[in-house]
Amino acid sequence: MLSHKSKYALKALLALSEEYGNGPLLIAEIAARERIPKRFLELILLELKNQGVLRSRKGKGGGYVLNKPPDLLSVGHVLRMLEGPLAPLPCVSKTAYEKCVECHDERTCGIRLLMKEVRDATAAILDSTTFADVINRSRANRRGERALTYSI
Amino acid sequence: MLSHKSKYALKALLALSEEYGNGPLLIAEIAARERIPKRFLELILLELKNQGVLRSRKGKGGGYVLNKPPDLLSVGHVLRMLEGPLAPLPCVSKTAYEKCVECHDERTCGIRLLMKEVRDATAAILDSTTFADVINRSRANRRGERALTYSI
DNA sequence: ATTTACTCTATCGTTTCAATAGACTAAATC
DNA sequence: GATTTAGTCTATTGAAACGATAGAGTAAAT
Repeated sequence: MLSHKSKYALKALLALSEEYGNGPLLIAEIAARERIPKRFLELILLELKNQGVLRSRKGKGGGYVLNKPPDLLSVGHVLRMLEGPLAPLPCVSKTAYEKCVECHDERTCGIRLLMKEVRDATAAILDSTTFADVINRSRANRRGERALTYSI
Repeated sequence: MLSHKSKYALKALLALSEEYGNGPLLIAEIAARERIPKRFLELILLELKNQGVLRSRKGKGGGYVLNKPPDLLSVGHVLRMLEGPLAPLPCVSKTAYEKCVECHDERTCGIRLLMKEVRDATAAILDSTTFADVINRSRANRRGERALTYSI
């Protein structure tokens, strides 16, 4: 399960992606739009800024902006930043590999082979999906729903 | 990431699956074989017993036994028991659905659509894999390794 | 100078994690 | 039926993470 923090982060980044090119967004604006506790969101955006995902400007006309276009920012990248490795076990992580101290033989450990499958499936989805993709799929879905509604 | 508890549980169940049909296994025996802290393993096996996955017998010749054959016990079933839903967000869980309080429109939420994909991929793997499968794949892998070694 | 808005540090109550400990109880065996 | 073997149950513990909340501070426009 994702933490609330990560979920909020994804929603905030999605809002910032939708607004990309239209100048900065206020924390307060994002908090209101996505119904996220404002003070908590501040911390989250600050962390994303320190990690290089966001840029900010203080004072009037300030706010937060994506540091690069939404089609160059993958969900997997952000989640690894906030939650750590996508892998269910450290011994199958590509980005944060660690040996299981109790394991006799990693190469033939059945649990490991299975968890590697899970990791690969998860990473395939999350690393190939950018925030631009998320927006597009959401829009496609909205259109689909409307079409469905009209067709009744 | 799985907790140590879950990892230990899977390894213990794997040991019990390998021994299925050969009478009960002692906690101490499993702990030694899989290098799991014995006292911690007691708690884990007790929980698995209370959940109906294991059966135990006290006294001499006692120990733990799987409650049903390893080809009828899926990894997904066990993990849900110990870790809760496989889904990254409660709003995409099939077994423990919950609405996100802050969400405006669940049907078009892009984050949700993406996480549903992840959930489905994960569940497809873990629900279709039994402990018998894990053993078989591990054995196949061992044979493969040996063959590879010989072929050099 | 003043307002606006982000920045940083600290704190807090709760829960989970990963064990550890000890007393207890059931079941074989001798 | 005493004794050993081995699982059962409750409690505790220390550390860390979770999910905020609070307040003082600082940079940048107007």
